[in-house]
Amino acid sequence: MPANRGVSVHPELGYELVETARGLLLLQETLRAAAMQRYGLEAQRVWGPCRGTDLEGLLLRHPFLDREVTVLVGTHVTVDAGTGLVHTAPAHGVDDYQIGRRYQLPVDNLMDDRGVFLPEVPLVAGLKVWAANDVVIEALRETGHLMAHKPLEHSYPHCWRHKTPIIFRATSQWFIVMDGVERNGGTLRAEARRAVDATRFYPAWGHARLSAMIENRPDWCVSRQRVWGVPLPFFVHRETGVLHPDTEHIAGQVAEAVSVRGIEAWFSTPAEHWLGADADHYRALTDTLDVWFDSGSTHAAVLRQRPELGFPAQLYLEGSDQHRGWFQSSLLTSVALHGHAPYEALLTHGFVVDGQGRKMSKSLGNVVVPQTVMKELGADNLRLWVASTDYSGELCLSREILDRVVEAYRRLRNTLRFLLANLGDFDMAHDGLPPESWLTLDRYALVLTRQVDEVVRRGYDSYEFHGVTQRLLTFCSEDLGAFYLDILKDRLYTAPPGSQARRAAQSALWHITQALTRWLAPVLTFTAEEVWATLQGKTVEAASSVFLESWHELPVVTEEAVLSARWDRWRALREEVRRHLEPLRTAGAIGSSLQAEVTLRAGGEALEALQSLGDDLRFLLLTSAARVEAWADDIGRARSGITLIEIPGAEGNWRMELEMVVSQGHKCPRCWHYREVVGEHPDHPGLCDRCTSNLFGAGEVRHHA
RNA sequence: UGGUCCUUAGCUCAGUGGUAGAGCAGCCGGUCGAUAACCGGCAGGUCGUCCGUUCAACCCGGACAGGACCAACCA
Repeated sequence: MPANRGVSVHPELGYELVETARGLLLLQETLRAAAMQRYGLEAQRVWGPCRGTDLEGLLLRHPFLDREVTVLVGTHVTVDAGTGLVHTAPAHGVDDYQIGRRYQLPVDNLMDDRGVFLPEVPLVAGLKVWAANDVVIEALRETGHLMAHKPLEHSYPHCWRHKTPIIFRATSQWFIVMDGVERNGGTLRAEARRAVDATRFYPAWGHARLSAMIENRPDWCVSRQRVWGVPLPFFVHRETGVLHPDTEHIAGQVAEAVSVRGIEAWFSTPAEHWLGADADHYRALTDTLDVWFDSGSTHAAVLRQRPELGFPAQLYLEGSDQHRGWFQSSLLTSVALHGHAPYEALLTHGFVVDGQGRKMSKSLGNVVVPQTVMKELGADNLRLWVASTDYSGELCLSREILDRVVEAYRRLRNTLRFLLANLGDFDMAHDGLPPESWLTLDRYALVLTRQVDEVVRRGYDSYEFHGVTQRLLTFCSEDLGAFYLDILKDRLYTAPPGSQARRAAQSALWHITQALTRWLAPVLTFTAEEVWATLQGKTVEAASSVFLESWHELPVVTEEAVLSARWDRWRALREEVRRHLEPLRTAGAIGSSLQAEVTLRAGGEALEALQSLGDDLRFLLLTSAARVEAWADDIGRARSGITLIEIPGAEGNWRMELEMVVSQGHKCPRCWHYREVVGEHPDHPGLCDRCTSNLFGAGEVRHHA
């Protein structure tokens, strides 16, 4: 009230003059009833309504000061509560300040920094603002202006730290102009706009967000009334408040001194040193610089100072809240200095929230601490969680989510373990074979690996790590575990150790291991280092690091398209056959698929292709026998025990008949296939024909699987 | 209140204007030479809600709800 300079009404709302026992009251029409009830008065007569604009400029007497104030018109007036007539003190609050400017009202700063009214203020001089409240109310009561008095609780800005209500005061500030000054063919805002357009954003919507902020931001207020921080080395004239004419030069000198002697160079140097004879007429500002200016200057203080760093930076990375903060202050300072952004690209991430998408807070009890996760599950799992998450939005974190992450880790780790185990007797330099000497399945595995390689590289290049981990997981589960490695076990465990069939498999596995370990290294760093050391037959301490490597360059397979198309088909065939094996298993007829024998009947292209596989077909299907026959004339007619299957592929579906029977052979203890035992070797009567050959003869020959 | 964005199976994520996909989890089974593993099968979603555009929408437009971040307001 001591700072009151006006009363605001809404231009479009209706106002009424109400006759009461206490005289005439001006009230907003929709609020009249509530107000009268609050005052305990009856409306004896009502005039109006008139519009708010009609009241503009009316002079009102201040309730206890010898002052006339004006009725103002502003759209910030609402009818939520009160009378529709708003007390306005331009020194206290944004709305009041702005409307005060429009009407050129004086801004009365009647309160000092401690919240105490200045000595010259009538009625409340020397009182703290809270104590003054009672005095003001009492004064209103005494002069007969108090209509009602009721304590009211409503949300009001509070100090985030002390939780005490904040008093708004109008204060002089320093601004960096966004639109007023042109140079290089544009204002700071225009240049900033161009710099935003020249920046790459991850994710792309960051562009819209930063653009909008540049568009909407007001002039940059860079002064803060704080005792710590970087000082604004400004001197203002004691009478006029005008900046010293030599400010730019002085600021340069101060900066120079501070860079040599530290911040004390400013605080401990008397004004005479900077201003000479002018010192008596000027006072030094005590304001500090906006802290965003500090952090926004890292491109000057760090990037441009350290020889190992470049400017502009390839990437600035921060939480999405920094569009308003660091990203923007860095942009504006750099644009002002150099005309371009201090970064080539911006990457932002969201914030960690719980499983339900709620922000973590102590009161909700849903906080998951990274340190705890590290301690319990290890850094690799924590990183894997981050890398599995689409961090462009919120990052959900909960017990269940971590459980899933650990499952994924186990899968990746186990795959590596299998690969390492099967490379134990393999030395690429001595035992390695070129892809031309591999079986077609091995070459196909290489093709699959190359496909993953492409996805992984692209994913890392664009910082989309969750795509990478997702793909690597399916690679390990589907391509390797459920397909390639599943088939490969027979060859790895039963072919002669140094045979071409086995060395070919190991050569492919070697390339896969090389690629996989490097793909995983950025995420599973410890695990990858262990794998890398194991591959060298050394301890992690003695071995060279995987982080000294680049991506593995996989060999190129000739006629990749043909090979790939053919094996896509075989893979589909395998899945189809295994699915149809399931009823036999459920019926208890077989356990392992090796207990089954399969006959496929087809014609034309399909028949030729199947025949080309030869005996390798049974290794593909993981059955003990797989026969191929040309279809008879009655093909396609339902017969018991025979299923018609369709195998999709690039050249269209292939139809074939599938017949499955339980093998009548005996299980070979070495290769587990069920065979008519040949027993050529007297010492090993139980061994099957090919095991005997592999052990004592020329060894089996394989071309495809 | 304004700005930017998110919402697809229990979880993490794909996805295309035209019958919804994967991995993991779940259930059932197999195997026992990746075993604090491995393999197979099955089940599971009115693609946040509502309204439009369209012959046809998870995919386009609008509104709403919930959530995240930023900025503001609270007489």
